Amino acid sequence: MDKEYNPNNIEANIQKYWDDNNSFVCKLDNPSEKFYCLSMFPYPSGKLHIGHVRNYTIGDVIARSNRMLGKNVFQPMGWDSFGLPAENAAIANDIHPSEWTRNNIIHMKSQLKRLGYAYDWSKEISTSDPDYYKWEQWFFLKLLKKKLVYKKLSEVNWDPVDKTVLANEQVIDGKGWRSGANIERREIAQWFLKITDYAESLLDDINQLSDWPSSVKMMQKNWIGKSQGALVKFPISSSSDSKYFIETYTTRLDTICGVTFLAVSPSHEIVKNTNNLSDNVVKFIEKCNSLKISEETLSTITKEGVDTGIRVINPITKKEIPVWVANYVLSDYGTGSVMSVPAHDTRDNEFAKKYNLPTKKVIKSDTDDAFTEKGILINSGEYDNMDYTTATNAILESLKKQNLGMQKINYRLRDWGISRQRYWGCPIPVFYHNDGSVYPVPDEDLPVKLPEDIDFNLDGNPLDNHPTWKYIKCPYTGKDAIRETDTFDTFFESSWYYLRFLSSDSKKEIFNHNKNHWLPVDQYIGGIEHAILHLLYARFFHKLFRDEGIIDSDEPFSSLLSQGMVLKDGHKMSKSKGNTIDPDDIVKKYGADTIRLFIMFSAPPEQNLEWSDQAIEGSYKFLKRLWILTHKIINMKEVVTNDSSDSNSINIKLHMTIKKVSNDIFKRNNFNTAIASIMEFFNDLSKYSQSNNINRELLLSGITTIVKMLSPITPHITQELWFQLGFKTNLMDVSWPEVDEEIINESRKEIVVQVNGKLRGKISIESNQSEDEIKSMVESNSNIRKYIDGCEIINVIYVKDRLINYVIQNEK
RNA sequence: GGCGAAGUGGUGGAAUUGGUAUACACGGCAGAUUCAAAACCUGCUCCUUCGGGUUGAGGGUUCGAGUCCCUCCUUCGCUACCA
Repeated sequence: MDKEYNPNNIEANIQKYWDDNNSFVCKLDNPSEKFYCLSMFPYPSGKLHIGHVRNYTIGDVIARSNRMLGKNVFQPMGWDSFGLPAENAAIANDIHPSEWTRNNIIHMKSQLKRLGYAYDWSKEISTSDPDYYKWEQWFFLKLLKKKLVYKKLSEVNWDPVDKTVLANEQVIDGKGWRSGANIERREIAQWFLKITDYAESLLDDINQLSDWPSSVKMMQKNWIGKSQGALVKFPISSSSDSKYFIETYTTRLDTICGVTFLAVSPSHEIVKNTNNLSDNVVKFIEKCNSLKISEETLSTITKEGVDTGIRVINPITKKEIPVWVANYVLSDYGTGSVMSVPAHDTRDNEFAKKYNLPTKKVIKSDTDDAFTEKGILINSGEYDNMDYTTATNAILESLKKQNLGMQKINYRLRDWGISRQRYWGCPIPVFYHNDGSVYPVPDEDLPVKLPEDIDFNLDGNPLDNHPTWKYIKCPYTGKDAIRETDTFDTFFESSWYYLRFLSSDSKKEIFNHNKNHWLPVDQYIGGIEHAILHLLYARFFHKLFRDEGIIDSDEPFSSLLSQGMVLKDGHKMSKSKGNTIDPDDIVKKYGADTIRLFIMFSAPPEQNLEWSDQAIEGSYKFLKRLWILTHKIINMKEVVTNDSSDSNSINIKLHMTIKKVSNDIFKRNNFNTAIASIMEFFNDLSKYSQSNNINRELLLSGITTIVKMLSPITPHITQELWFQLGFKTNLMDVSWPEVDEEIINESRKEIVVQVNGKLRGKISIESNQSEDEIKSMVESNSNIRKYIDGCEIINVIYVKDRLINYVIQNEK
């Protein structure tokens, strides 16, 4: 037995013990209560970063502690292994994406093992593995059959020099990151998934997610963005043909008489289809086309626009108004055009002021700024004096009669564009005949595998450039055909991996229906940055699988924990800032238990965590003290039994600590305060061990309880100490300690005495003393009397086991 | 721009349901130990005119506000092709 705490030896031995005993393998058909604990699988970028360590430590602590409650815990791990960085590495380092990815996985897996995470590696999956993406292709074809997939033109960032489509993050200040060329927007035909068909159910079922953070639910609700409004047609006045009009969507039909112009997006049909636009307008549209396709960019630029010269008729007032093209109008929200009411919309107001467009007030208010609330109508002819609802209904009636409007529920959510013009992704399993008609690859020909021999030195999509891969014979007709060369968005793979973990070995089916009771996932843990996209897509896929009869539940994740980021000096760690921390260095120096303890102790999981090289020493020091005290207790030969009051208060503290730690871990996910209470009790126990009257049994019971409660957090040192305390079992399978509530209830309580809300003293009371008894104790206490004497007591507020507050007048 | 968070000592943070603000740590200071140092151990550590004051700023509700409400400031995440 080592005298000193030597984490590297201990951790290697304990990890070998776990390996030898297959400690992490989950028998999925075991009948005891299941607990599916899932941490978001990583993109194999090369090395684990500290954010991974945080994510996975939180998940592992939850998995291990629930196992101690007797649950059958399944905690798998895998790799989100398709994606852009592999292609970048291929170009930069002349290494094949599959090789780069494979190497990264090998390295990162060894790092995860070194950190002691209890993953069931027998169920490991890699999304770039054809065994995985085969099923994704299979499922896509089901959706195609159901007409939940379609193709349409959509804008991308185009790099005219590299002749390639760029991701938003690859466009820096409007220029391609590699070529430096000004990017252009370009429309290309792409595949879309009809997520909007599920908008209503994705919105409704948020109500089922009682154990999700409300912030995440709120963000999803707002992202889906359901609104009740109306479609309104504005006929074009220069055209006598009633077929020509501009359609707008509005939620404020009551303000229609205040519309002073229409604003359309630069890619609106009306702009595309009008031939005689002035140079001015054409130039403006060209300028807009050099902006990248992100909402963020579009909404933060200076608002600009030009008059197109086109005029339309307001269907209610019959007045003619101009049509402007404006850079802030989104082409894919609503109809891509806005009826602008400068008097009652902030953005329209700004724009009108800038270009001296008229403002017409139609809702009664005192302000000259944009008044955006609902109110009573004015300047609206026959609709004057109506309120919002009455006016909206009346105006809608008039529009309906003219065939120029209808009620409409609109969603901000758009269909999901899943096409990527990239190599390192899952091939979309369709092909085309020469006439452009689309055919699914037959199920028996799946998977459509990526070719290995690929040239990254050519411009454009490497898959499209491959000399032979895309040329095939149609399996139905034998005619010449061409494969789809787009691959899936990588969010596609991560939308269903949680389900595949349960049937990862099956070559016959995507999901074994006998595993249905394992869904939904009981606890999902991952970064807050995934609050919208990944989590919404996974929820969407779950419903698609349900409607395909593959699974039975409505939602994939019953409980969600969104952990915050790890910061250094208040900033996100990044290579460019040079403020990264390599977890390997920390593990080498202090061991896995120390980094796990530090990460769990330094902040609650949902908050950002500030990294500190100094503070980690403290965690190491604590483990050293734990090691030393445990050995001291083990080596105490004499049993000095003494019923001192010290022993009594240690025993009370022991049970109060178990209660608090259990509540913090299982109910609150506040591991930092759980650790703080363990430390507090440890400090008390340590002091007690140095006193004259000690009870060895109590010390043993105290330290054993500490070892158990720390074991999910620092599993190596605790297992080693467990052995040294004389136990032969696997600590992972030992039951969580139990609280003796009676010991806590019978202890004395300290309550606070306040006078007018100010702290004036403290008294110690028995557990069952009445309010009157407490009052007389307070009023006979001379230290407190001096604040009350000679004053009129107006009220006394007593909060059980907490405080008593005297409200007095004529305070001295 | 929109949506969602966060802001408490020198630092990370605690205060769970509106009830003792600063638990538990880090750092610092002093002591003990040592030939000396490291390690370990013990104590102290918000400000103060000693009445009191203090939770990003300013208002409000309440017997009582870090916590609830209003206005504002700063930082962070997401914003549909980073994952």
